[in-house]
This record gives sequence, C-alpha cells and structure tokens, in this order.
Amino acid sequence: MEKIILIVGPTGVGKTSLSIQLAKKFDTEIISGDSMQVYREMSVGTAKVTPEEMQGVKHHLIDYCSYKDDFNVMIFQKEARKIIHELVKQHKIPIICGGTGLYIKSLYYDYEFNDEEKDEDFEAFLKSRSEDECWNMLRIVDPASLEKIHKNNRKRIERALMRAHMGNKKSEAEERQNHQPVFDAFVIGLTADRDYIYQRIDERVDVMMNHHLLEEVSSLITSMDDFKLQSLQGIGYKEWEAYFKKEATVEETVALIKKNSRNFAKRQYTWFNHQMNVHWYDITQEDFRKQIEQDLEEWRKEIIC
RNA sequence: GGUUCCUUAGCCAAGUGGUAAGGCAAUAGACUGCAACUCUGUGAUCGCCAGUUCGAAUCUGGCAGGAACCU
Repeated sequence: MEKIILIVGPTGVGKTSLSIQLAKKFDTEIISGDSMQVYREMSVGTAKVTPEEMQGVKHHLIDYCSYKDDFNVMIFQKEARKIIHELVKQHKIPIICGGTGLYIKSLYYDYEFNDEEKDEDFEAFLKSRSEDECWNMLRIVDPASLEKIHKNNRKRIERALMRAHMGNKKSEAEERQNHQPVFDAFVIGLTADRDYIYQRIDERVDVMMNHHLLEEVSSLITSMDDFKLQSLQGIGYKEWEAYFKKEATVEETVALIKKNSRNFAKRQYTWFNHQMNVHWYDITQEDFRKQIEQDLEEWRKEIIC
C-alpha cells in the first residue's frame, strides 16, 4: 500500500504550520484536504496558507477553481489520489492536511464514486415534493438506505433518491465496498482543551477581520444571489448576507462567525474521533512537534521492514 | 420615605389553579457527489418563606433583589 501522512483536527489548531514543518523535514509536498481553500478568490475567510508561509513547499488543491465553479468530493478524491500516486512514484510520502472529514475519508477509504450526469428535471421534481412524499419514495426505492438517513434530513434523502434514479443505489454501492483504508496512513490529529481551541478560534476571526475579511466578501458579491453559491456557504462568508441586507451589524456578524466556527470545530472532533483511527497530539505540550517527528520516523521504519 | 410593576434552565421567553411551550447557547452524536453542508438526542419544579386549596409557577401575606414614578 502507498504511504501517506494525514493531518486532521478542528479548525484553528495549527494543522497548516505543522504540515509545512513536516513537508520540509521529509522533503515532500502537501495536498490540502479542505473544501473551501480550493476556491482561489477566497483566502482570508478560509485561513488559506500564504505564499510566505509555504516556505517553498509545494501545495496542491489550493486555488484549484473559482468560487463560482462547482466542486465536490468526487473531484477531490480523483485529483488527490492522482497527486498521491505521482508523489509516491517520486518516493515521497504525501502529506494530506485538512479539516473536511468527508473529503479525507473518501480519499483514505474505499469510497467509490461513479461518473454522473446531472438530471435537472429529476432534481426539480424532487424539490417539488413534500418531505413525506420523498421519504415514502425512498422507502420504496432503497429502504436499506434509510438506516443511515434520518427522516428529517431532506438533503440526504434527495441525494439517495437521485442515486436510485440513476441506478446506483446508496445501500447497494456501500454493500460492495470493504470499508477499509486503501492507503497505509499515519493519521496525526492535533488537539487541545476545548476552551483553549475556542479561544484560538475567536482570536483567529478577529485576525481575519484585521486582514480585511469584509472587503474580501464584498469583492465576491455582485448580487445577493451570489450568497446562494456553494462556496459562499462557508463559515466566514454566509454570515454576511444579513449584514448586506442591513439586518445585522458588523459586531453581530463577527460574533456569529465565531459561534459557527466553534460549532464546526465540535463537529470535526465528532467526525475524526469516530470515523478514523487518529493519533492525537496536544498542541499545548511543549514537545508535541518533536514527538510527532519521532513517531513518524518509527512508522517509516516499519514500512521499510 | 411613598406608589406601581417585575423576578420561570447560562440567555431570551410562553404559560393566571391541575403537576412547566418554544428559541438561542452548551453538550453528545450521525454523516459515501452541496460536507465550513445537512440532520438527530440531552436540560428547570418556576427568587425565598409561610398560608389558602384535594391540588399553585399561577391566589394571599411577608422577606430579598431589580425597574419606573412621586416626595
């Protein structure tokens, strides 16, 4: 199996900085596992690495497309795996660093995506149906998928119906998978006390404001319809809609961004703690970086043997 | 000093006699093509004391804290 290093953890723990340190030490490159940093026009609110911070280390899947483009897990998985294979050929151990749980897992585990053509008619049809109608349809078409989707989760129910409609039922596809990793990965998780993380998140939002977050958002919005873009559903962006409608002040918006970021961090913990085997390191420990390097060295030796 | 009003979970807040809506926050969790998305679970005996009543957050009295007005 190909060897990769995964760096995960909640927003604002310092994944970026660690990834660059490790990339330099092991002479390799970094693949971003982040669903928002792919948009080239969005840098401040996504806390994207700056060219100076990169220190010459090559980064992939950052500034990949425009915020007006569609991006999704399938594209991510395909692109990221392609880059991994190339790096491994050069005898490098790719570092994947990011906080988007689904993206990381889809790359690490044997998730399979098929090429799909958008069926807008069927999409519109689903939108026109009531929640009960959708749920009942799915109960007939792919009842097994209901085990993992709650009745109120309209979005997931619509997707499952779409898959069934395209002849690629969710439950059957997952039945065919082994639910095992397809890479030999060392998963590094960065963590700290919840209070400390929350404090760092609040501070980071203040820094974003000083780095002209509001100006960045303004530059992206040409009409209020732009707030419907998937890219602008990101935290740090969607909250400004109320501000532009004059329904909220800057202070209220900033407070909301902080709150949403904290809630997001909590969800990231839930994901990484339960979806994959993570080696957690506390960033408030003096020598955590050294410890990680040591553990990685040992892990590398195991590989050679 | 006097008059009136207020006091329900961390916050906002319904509920005027039959054993406490809801929202936010917090917290736990789910997640296979929008995932920084979407969704799910979890909390109080109603400021304190006494009384009326079969039964009080809801009525009466006292105390405490707060608000407004008057002198």
